[in-house]
Amino acid sequence: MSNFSLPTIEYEPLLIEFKKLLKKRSLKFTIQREVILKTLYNCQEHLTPEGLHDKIQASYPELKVGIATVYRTLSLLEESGLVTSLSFGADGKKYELGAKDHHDHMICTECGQIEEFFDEDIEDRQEEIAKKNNFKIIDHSMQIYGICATCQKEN
Amino acid sequence: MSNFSLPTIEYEPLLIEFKKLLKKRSLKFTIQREVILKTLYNCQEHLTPEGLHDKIQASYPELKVGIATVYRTLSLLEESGLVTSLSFGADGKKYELGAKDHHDHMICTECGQIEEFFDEDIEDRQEEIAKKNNFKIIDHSMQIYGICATCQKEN
DNA sequence: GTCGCTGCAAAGTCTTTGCAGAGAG
DNA sequence: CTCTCTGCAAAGACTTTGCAGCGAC
Repeated sequence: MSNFSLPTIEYEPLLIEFKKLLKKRSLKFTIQREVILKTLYNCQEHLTPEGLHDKIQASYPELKVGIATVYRTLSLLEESGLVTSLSFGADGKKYELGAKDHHDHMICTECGQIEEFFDEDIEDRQEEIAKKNNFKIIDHSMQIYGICATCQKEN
Repeated sequence: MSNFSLPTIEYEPLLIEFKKLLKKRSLKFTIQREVILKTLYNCQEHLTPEGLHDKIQASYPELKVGIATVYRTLSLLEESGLVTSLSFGADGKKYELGAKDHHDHMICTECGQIEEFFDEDIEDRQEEIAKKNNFKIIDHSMQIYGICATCQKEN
């Protein structure tokens, strides 16, 4: 599947943007914050706070990053628009890097795998609907639930 | 806004369906289960388990319905397809009667109000996308986030 | 140095579970 | 009568907060 949207920016510019953002709000650039951003960047999956925490522990065993810091940083990143949170299904909130092109999600109910896609027609139609209803659109998201190609084969 | 979809069936048939369903699973028809279903039916809003519980307490002060029973019954109803759960935003899970026509949601980020809409073009397009990706579609949902007409006026 | 940040543990939410008595079939 | 339900309270899962010492600037 070639729909998966890779981050559209390199890590360096992302990091710079993050630092700029911190400065603007008189917040400090710390190793924990960098590690969290970097791990999110390197990971194509949609991660839960705990999943992210585990991944960090695995990649940087010498560094102690508390789960509370992961939550705090994710909130910060989400507020700033650098990451987006998804809350499908029962698995709780998942996060993904927001510095990608806009896209929607196709979620496999068998294996939990999330695939991304983008469709211009749907985007346009959403704009129209909002306009028609006098609704000032800020964001939108769409999910298709079903069984992915892989799981269909397995059954 | 005339988009809001009223339940497409009357209460009686719904109740009968519920009873049938209980019988099939050798479960019992209790006053608590009926009250929960009825309250959901009478309420146009999308309710959280706690909101539903409050509403029941207000409508049936003489009847003690525990919050645990509300959770248990909502799970049962959801499993059976009689209600659907939504989990947008931070407000936790909300439930709505599933016995309505399919529709999507427009959520106001100011007041939390949820409006419903339906668009044939988007529905069709979703089918196409799923087919194109070899994805066996089971369900889908779409949300538009923004500021509703009322909140726009207030600012 | 100052002031924000961090890890830890404690406190909150929201949801689920265990249990003994109540009630439907 | 039997076997499921219910309310209650306790336990769980997930997230947030308070605090004292640490570290960026």
